[in-house]
Formats: sequence, structure tokens, C-alpha cells
Amino acid sequence: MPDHDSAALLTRQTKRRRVDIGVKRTVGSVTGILLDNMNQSHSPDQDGDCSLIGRGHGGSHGDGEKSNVLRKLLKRANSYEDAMMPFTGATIISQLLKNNMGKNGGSDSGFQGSGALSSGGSEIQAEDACSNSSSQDRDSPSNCLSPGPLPSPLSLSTFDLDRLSDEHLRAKRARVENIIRGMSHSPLVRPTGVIAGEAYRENKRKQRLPQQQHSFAQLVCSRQEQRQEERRQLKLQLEDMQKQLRQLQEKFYQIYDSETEEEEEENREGDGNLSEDSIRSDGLEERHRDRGRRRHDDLSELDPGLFLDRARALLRQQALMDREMEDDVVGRAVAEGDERNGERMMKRQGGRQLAETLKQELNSAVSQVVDTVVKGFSSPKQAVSSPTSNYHTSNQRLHCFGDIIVPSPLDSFNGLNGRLSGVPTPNDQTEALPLVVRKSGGSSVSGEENGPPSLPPPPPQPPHHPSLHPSPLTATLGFSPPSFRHPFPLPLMGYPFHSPLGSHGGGTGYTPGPKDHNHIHSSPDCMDMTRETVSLRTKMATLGGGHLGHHPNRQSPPGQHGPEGLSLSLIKSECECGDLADMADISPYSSSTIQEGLSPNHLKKAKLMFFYTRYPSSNMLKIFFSDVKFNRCITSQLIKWFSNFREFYYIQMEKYARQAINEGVTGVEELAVGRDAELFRALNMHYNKANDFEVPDRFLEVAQVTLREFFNAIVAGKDADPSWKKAIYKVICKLDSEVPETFKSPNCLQELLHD
DNA sequence: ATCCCACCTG
DNA sequence: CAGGTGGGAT
Repeated sequence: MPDHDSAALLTRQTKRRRVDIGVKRTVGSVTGILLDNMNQSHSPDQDGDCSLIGRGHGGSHGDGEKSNVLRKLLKRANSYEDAMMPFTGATIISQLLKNNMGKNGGSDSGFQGSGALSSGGSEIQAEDACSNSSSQDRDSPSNCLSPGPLPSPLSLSTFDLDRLSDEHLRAKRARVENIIRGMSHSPLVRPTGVIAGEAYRENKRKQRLPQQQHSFAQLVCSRQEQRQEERRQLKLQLEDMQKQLRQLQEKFYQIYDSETEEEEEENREGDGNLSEDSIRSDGLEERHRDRGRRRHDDLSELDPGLFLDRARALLRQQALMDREMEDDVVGRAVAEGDERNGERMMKRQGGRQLAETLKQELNSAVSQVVDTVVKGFSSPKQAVSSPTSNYHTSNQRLHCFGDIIVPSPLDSFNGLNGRLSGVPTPNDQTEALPLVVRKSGGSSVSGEENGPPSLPPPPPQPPHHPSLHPSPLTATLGFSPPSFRHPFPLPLMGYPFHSPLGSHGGGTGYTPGPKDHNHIHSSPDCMDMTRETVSLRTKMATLGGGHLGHHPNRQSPPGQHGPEGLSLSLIKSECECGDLADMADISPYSSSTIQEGLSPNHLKKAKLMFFYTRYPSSNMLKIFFSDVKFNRCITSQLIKWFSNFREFYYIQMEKYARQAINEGVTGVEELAVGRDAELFRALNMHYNKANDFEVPDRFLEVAQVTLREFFNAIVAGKDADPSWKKAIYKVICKLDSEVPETFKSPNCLQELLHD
């Protein structure tokens, strides 16, 4: 039997065949012409599976790209410590930052641009290799780091602020930092293996595997085991580090608590002038403390943000103390020889050192983040490889080896937003849908101390080395804290809108300080952004939780902050085929419910509509997507969507038809498509992934008809004809049914998915 | 010329 | 899913 099962050849064998059906369609759509045709073959036992096997189309390409970032951070942390204070908490926050990124999961964690942070040219290649490697083993973020000898676990339980200057502690600290240094200076996995691995994986997707790839494959396989072991060790190492950091964090809290207690005590007996700042930060602290302790139970959760918040509070307080009490209290304590005061003073000095350290570290972290984002976006040529660079063909990739891989600005953008919005898991997204990301579900700590968001958000400050510009953290506080947790709406800055990404959830929008109103505009690269906007526009439209839309925010009125409204503010560009609309209309607070672009929810809606109509007319689309401002772009995009839907649909049909034939099915009567059928499950997975929509029976019937059409055609050998599918298309296009009125509502998803 | 389509590719 | 392409239909 001639390769009936080689569904792989489905597309190739029909090279450039014209299978147009050229059917004239009407809005109402022809219904049920072939209904009898279907019903007559409705066998009683059709509820069972049609015993079609196989599924698994597409594949997820989640890529972890963070290890290079971690290394950067670690490296920087190390370089700081050389130039820093006696008590160098420098690496603490670096580690916490790292941790923060690390815990966001392996896939698509963004930060691709970080390769441009500080590295010289020679480093880039290694970085690239590293990120590639991690993308291959995305369950292990740290496989870039060599295992190295594992130092015995540190116990920081004796760590006490009262003995900050203790030799003992210094020794411990040194050991911690040795670990870090060891990690960051460890040799990398050899690039060849990594690249080869990438190439090999690429080629597995392709049917034609060039012979030369095999050697690469073997190379990879031989290293695979090695890396597995390395990864395991590194995981342990990282867990260890996390534990230690958690302990350190707790100690910090203790220290801070004891100090604030004393502070309060002193304020009570002394001048009693508790500043507004400390009151506020205390309140903040209280909340965070509770939260932190709750979180403590969760081993996987170490919240750097919490830690940083505390650090900030401490710094605020510290600055206050510096101003008000430096001479006064200390002087008094010394003069009076008051033991208690002296002790307090010592603690305070220790705290001050810590504060200084934190101050610098926070500064550097801010710079780093800003640096990363800016460079990642405005200088893509320097950026390291990104998940989307998987799109290189293997040959291209081989050519890339030894060169700097040049991702498009979109790649950086993609990664950044992936990082921002949470990490899609393979379960959530198994198709190639690179830019649809989940909205971050958790409510992050809100940056209360930030002013109201301003419009438009200005670009960030250029990076500055903290040791060169040890500007007081308090001065930049207004802008830096949110950047720690949501530093990535920055790429959106190029758009004259509010970043809606900053306004969701925790509402930690990028809030500029008074002085960061320059830069990026001066970057020539930014001028090129308009060129990217057309595609970016589409991509951005898919941001904002289309697949989280399984549980759409029903509170959000359309055109506001819901996923629907998200793209409203995101999308605005000169789609060359559309009109350049008035920018003022695009305010996220616009009362208009007409959107400029298609949102993830629109996509979802379109998919659901596909259950009713495979061949919607343009008019129909306009009617059913009435909340979208139509232009040629929108129209063709919608049409394209349905075209893609059909493509998938027919591919599945042919695949399962051939499969049935290979399984020995001889008559179409044996072919039934029930809700348990593999075929239906595959389709449902594609168009109704969350399974929160009840697929109409009618679709099952149509699917069955389609399957049988394919079956009959193949059995009859019609597939020898280059355009054999054409006849099938002609049949199927008549099977469209009316799309329920509900779909005409812009809010239909809320209603449709209610059950 | 324009629209829409299937097909291929990334 | 989007870009690009070629082709048929109007």
C-alpha cells in the first residue's frame, strides 16, 4: 500500500497544487445540503472511538534563556564585591534577582538582551551557546554552569547583626561568595555541542535529515549524559543557595525588626517624632512580613521583591537617621557612655553598612535591568540568541555558529514579555504560538510608594555603574522598585501609550522618577521601531492572556483593562494598508469599544466560530467582530486565521483517514467521529484548548463527513490527482452552519464560556 | 485589478 | 500563527 500513513508527506506531495475550490460564499452560508448524506451513514455504534490513533501536532518551543543572565548577574556581583564595602551584601541581591528570574520557570524567560550587558565580543559567543544549551534542557536552567566541587552547605543560622564584623561571619561570607564565583567562572558547555543539539532538534522536525546532521546528533547524545549529571548537581547547588539566601533573608528581617523596635522605643522615650516615612515603611513592612512568613512555607518561593522592599524601607529609614540623628544620637551615646545606646549605635552602624551595601546593590540592579532592557531592545545586534532564533534553519544555524546570532528586535521583545507575563508551560501552549503569553496570574506586591502612572512612560536611564555613580538609592527610589519586578514593559515605551502591562495585577506600572526623561529617544535604533510595528502590532495583539482567557476577567468592561482592552492600548501603528488613526483615540481609557487590532480573545472567538463555519465571508467576519475597526489588515488577518484553521483541520482529516485505512478500515460506515474520537480530540485541542466551550454536534457531523470524504477519496486512489482535495473542499464549504447570534456580541466569550 | 484561496515555510 | 507565493475567479 503506498504510504497511506505518511502524513508527513501530506503537504509535500502536493507541491504547489492548485486546489482552489472557488466557491462563492454567502453570509448566511449554505446549510445542510449534504445532511442526508451524513445521516444515512450514522451507524448505531458510532459513539465508540473510531480507533484512530496518533495525535500530537505541533510542539512547544519553550526556551529557557536565563542562564546567561544569571551568569551575568553573578559576574557583576563578583566584580562589585571587589570594590565594595566591608559588609558586602552585594551578592545577596544579585542572587535574589537571579532567583527571581530563575523561579519564573524554564520557558521563555526572556532577558535575551542581557547578553549585551557588559560582555566583550569574545564572550558573546559563549553566552549564546549557553542560552542555546539551556533552551535545549529547559527543565534545568543552570546547565550552563559547570558543576564544580560542591562546597559543604553553609549554615547562616548564627548570623547576627550584632557581630557583623565577626571574623567567623566573614569566613562564611567568603565561602558563599566562593560558591558564586565558582559558578560564574566555570567553563561553559562547549558551544559545538550546543549548537549541534539545536540543529539536531531542528532537523527532527524536518522530514529530510541531512546526513551531516547525524554526526552532530551523536555528539549531542554523548554529551547529553554528561550534562544530565551536571544539571543534577547544579540543581542541588542552586537549592542550597536558595536555602542560604532564605536564611539570610530571615536574618535580615530579624535584624530589621529588632532595629525598628528599638527605633520605636527610642522614639517613645525620646523626641517621639516618628517620621512619616518610617511609619509608612513600617506598615509596608508589616504586610510584607506576614506575606513573607506565609511564603516561607513554600520552599520554592523566595521572594526577592519582598526582600528588596524591606531593603528599601530600611534605606529610607537609614537616610532619615543619617539626617536627623547621626551626630546627635551617636554623640550622646558616646558621651554618656550609655551601654545600651552604644550597643544600639553599633547595630545602627552595622545596619548602615548593610544599608549602604543594599543601596549600591539596588542601584546596580536597577541599572542592570534598565541596561538589559534598553540594550536588548535598541541594539538587537548585540543580543544573544533567543527562543525565536529557533526559526533558523539548521543550515542557517550552522552558519551562525561562530558568528553572533542576530535576533530580530521582535525576539527580544518576545522574550521580555514572556518574562513579564509569566511563563507559558508546555501544557498551556503546545503549538507554535510564540507570542501568546499568559497574563501573570499572581498579584504582585504593589509599589505603593510610587506616584500615579504618567503618560507616556518615558524611557529608562542609561545604565551607570554603581561604584562610579553611587547615587543615593533614595533618589531613584521612585522609579526603581517596580522595575525590579516588572522591568519589562520598557519595550513598549516606543509606543505612545500607556503600558497596560504595567497596570495589570499589582499595578506596578513603570513610574518614572523626575529625572529619567531622556535617552532612548536619542537612540537611532529606536527610529526603526516603526518598521517593526506592523508585525509587532500583530504580535502585541496577542499579548495579554489569550490563553489565560480560559477564565476571562469578567469584571473588566470591554475596552478597558480586560484582555480585550489590552490590545487597545498596545496596538497602534501605521499598518500600511490601514489608516493612520488619531493617536488620541488609542488611550487605554478611551470610552470607545472599537479596537484597532485583534486580541487573543478575538482569536479564541474565531476558533470557536470555526466550529460553525469553516469558510466565513468577509462580511460575516465584520459582523461577528464588530468591536474591531476593520481595515484590510484586520480583514486579511481574520481570513488568514480561518485559512490556518482550515489547514489544520484538513491535515488532521487526511491524517486520520490514512490512518484508518492503514488500520484496515474498509468502509466509511466504520468511521464515526464521536467526542471520544482521537480526531475530535485533536481538533478540540486546537480550537478549544481549554475545553470550556461545548462543541456543537453539528461540527462532529461535519468532521465525520470530512473524514469520510478523505477516506473515500484516498481509497479510490484519487489522491493521485494533484488537486484531489479540491472536491472535498467543495463539499465541506457547503456544510457551514449559522453562527449563533451570541457570537456577534463583543463580550460573547464571557457568555459562551460561562459553563 | 482585486479578492480569496491553498500551499509552503519559519 | 504569520509571511510569502502562485493561481483561479470575478
